[in-house]
Amino acid sequence: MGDFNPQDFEKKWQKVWDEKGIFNTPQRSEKPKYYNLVMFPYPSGTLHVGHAKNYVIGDVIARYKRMNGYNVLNPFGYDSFGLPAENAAIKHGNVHPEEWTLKNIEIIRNQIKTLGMSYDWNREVITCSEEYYKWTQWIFTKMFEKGLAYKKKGAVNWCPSCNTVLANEQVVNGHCERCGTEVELKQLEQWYLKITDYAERLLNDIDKLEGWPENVKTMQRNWIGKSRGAEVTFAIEGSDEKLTVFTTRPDTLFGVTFMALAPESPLVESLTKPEMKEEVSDFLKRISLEDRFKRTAEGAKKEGIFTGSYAVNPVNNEKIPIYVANYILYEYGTGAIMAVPAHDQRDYEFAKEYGISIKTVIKPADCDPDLSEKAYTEDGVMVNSGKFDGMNNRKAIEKMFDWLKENEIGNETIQYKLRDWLISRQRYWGAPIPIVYCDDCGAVAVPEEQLPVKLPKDVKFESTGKSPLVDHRDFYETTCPKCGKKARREVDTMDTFVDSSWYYLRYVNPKMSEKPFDTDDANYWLPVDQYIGGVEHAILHLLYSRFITKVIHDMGYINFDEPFKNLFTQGMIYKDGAKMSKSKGNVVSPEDTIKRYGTDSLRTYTLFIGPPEKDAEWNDSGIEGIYRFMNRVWNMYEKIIPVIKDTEYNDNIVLKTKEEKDLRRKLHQMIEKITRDIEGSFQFNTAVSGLMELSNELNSYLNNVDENIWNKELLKEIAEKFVIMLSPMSPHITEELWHKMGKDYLILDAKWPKTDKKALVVDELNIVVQVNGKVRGTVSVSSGAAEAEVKETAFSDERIMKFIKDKEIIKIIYVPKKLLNIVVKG
RNA sequence: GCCCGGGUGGCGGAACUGGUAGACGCUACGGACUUAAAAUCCGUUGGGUAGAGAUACUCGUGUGGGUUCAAGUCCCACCCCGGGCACCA
Repeated sequence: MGDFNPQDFEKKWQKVWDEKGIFNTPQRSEKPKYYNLVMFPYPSGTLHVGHAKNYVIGDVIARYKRMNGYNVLNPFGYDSFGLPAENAAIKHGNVHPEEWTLKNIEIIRNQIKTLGMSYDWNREVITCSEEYYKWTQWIFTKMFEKGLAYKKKGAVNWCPSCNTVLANEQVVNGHCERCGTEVELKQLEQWYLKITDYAERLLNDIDKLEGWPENVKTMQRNWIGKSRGAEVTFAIEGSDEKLTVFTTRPDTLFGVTFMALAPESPLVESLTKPEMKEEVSDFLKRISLEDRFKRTAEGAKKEGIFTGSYAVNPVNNEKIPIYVANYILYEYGTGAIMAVPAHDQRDYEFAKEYGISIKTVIKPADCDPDLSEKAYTEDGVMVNSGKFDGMNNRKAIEKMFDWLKENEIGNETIQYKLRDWLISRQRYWGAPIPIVYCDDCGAVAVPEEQLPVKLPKDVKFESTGKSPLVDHRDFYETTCPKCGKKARREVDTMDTFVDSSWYYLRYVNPKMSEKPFDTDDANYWLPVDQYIGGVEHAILHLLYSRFITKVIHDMGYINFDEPFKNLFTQGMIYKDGAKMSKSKGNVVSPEDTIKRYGTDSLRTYTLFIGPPEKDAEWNDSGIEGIYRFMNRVWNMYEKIIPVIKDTEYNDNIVLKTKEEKDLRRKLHQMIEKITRDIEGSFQFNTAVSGLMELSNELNSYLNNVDENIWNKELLKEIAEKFVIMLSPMSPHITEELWHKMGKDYLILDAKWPKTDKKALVVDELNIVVQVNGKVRGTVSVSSGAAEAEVKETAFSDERIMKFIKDKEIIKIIYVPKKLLNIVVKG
């Protein structure tokens, strides 16, 4: 058979799989469908072994499901619009983003192919291709028709380094999610998708996502941020204007001692009294120079200024001063609050700073609240609150909703933290927003027959980062699709998260030219049975995809409204304690690794490195260990194959010796374990160790039992089932060994083995014997032994008797087939 | 501050519903093979005490308490690490 040399056969089998088109999935099949999906990459250069982890996990599942009789759809593609391509064009002068991107795709495709992935390459999807972004634009126009895409002016996040606006989700602690630059606020007119219309459903349907990790679901719930509360309207003294606030704590209404407006609120202008104009405008000026993220961060100093106006508290007609305060968010609620310093820490700090009175309306059951240092935010009993006095405050909240309504003071409402999704990007390398501005007709969507709105190729990139579309006459000069008059095209492109929010649908009909996908086909294949990717997309991509799926569902194109049934988020691979990156120089390349150890070792080590959902440190001697394992397997088969070639076996193999029984039991224990590890919990690390255990046992059988009395049937059974179980992880070596055993079909078409329960039966059991809970020995009894027999055996064992004699036996606990605990005294 | 994870040998990590802690792999050490080395193979590898030795005893899963015949696993309090949210009224 020769030495183990993965280079001798890995390429060979990849070619065979490719030529046979074995991974090309039929649209329909007798078999049940299984849609297995890995998050597609942004083609920014070359992949490292950290990226590979995602694909390896996905491939194990795909191959495993296939061997279990499923028609598996396992596609791959590229999220290929985006800034790096454009930045490369700016940096390197003449490279067009498309050229740069396609070149990278080429590199990555080849890398992926050397990893032996079982993708259906006929379904490859490239989001920057005209065939794809035509349909991204189409989705936009459909949403525009429904009023789900709209343009509005407002404060937006601007990244000065990326030279574009960002969605809320793309701002992390006031910094650009991509490049880390501090984000600025700008007033701009931009396109939005109305994700807030779906807030309630996006929240509720999280409960349907049983196959999603809890942490991701929690993150999404927090991000949507639903609060139930009341809108309460306050009259303004000496004015017809009203001031409406949102509160989740209507029980504290009697404790309001001031009102506060966000500095951006237009009410500031109208409510400021002439004598306060100068001071207020000085304050606003100062605030506007401050960084908004710092200003509104928790722990920032509370600052504000009195407007001179007073509101009237509708519950008790008290006169309440109105302030402008830096801690009020204009975007949330009504941009104004009622402040209850006694029971809200933020209001408390503000009141202390400006000497505003603090009025207790909730107190602990048996004493007064201590308000000397902080607000009392616990529950308690209502006081100073008219007819609500004496009531538990939680109860009072419920009563208050009704009372406000009856007296026409306010209403129960719901607020969300989620904001609409800003999708305009002032960049070139994205799908153009398919809108034309006409002086007469306004913003008009480009009709389907004129899609795609193509990106012009003859563009020059400026070092300022300004989009070349802005000055590209041939692009922006157009005619109105409605009236035919001269009109101007929108020059902004879409956020690339729009591209990736529907790609899983395109895989179903990747080449269809008349529609984005076929409804029947989509309903057949989706939702995705297993989605695999990084946690970093917990909110962004996964929330957007859920939203777009619901929109497309509501339009009647699909019959499901959640895209991903099961989600698995894998951990990252680190090297030298840091994420792999070119700049840190700690990248482990798959090519070098494959050259040295082969693809199978790379794949299997990636799985063996630790629990797949956790981050792990790449260790060169770890992969050495896997390589040694591969070698041992190879050498074992070299011994076995000539012996078993002409042997047949079935489940009734005659086992003559204890060694044979033990060995077959080990095999079936491992079938049970490995199946459970893969199917139930994605514990590939323990699945691999199970295979190692099995190979160790087999090896010692081969070494310790004379070759003349080897049980050939048993060896054949193990030889076959072992490679089948190893094949999802190490498809090449197993394919090679499979054929060396004389098989005339691919191992991928083999059936996953089933546990033979009778192989698991043991004749002799080792029962642990404890005295007072401490292990003092084990006794061996026949598997059918009753409690009495176990006791008898234990008591006749002198090592155990040593601890019992001369002592009073209090009780004996017997756990069948496992353990005997003798409790003694004295 | 709040919400999730998680703390187990020299290291990565095992341990099903409480029932022999440390599977599997790495490292290190010892041995075999070799002129030598690499590779390979065999053995040892949580700490302590006793013993020449097989072995015996004892302590051990972040810390302190508790429940239980029995706790890495359950309960209470605390410490540390990772992640998410964070003035959302």
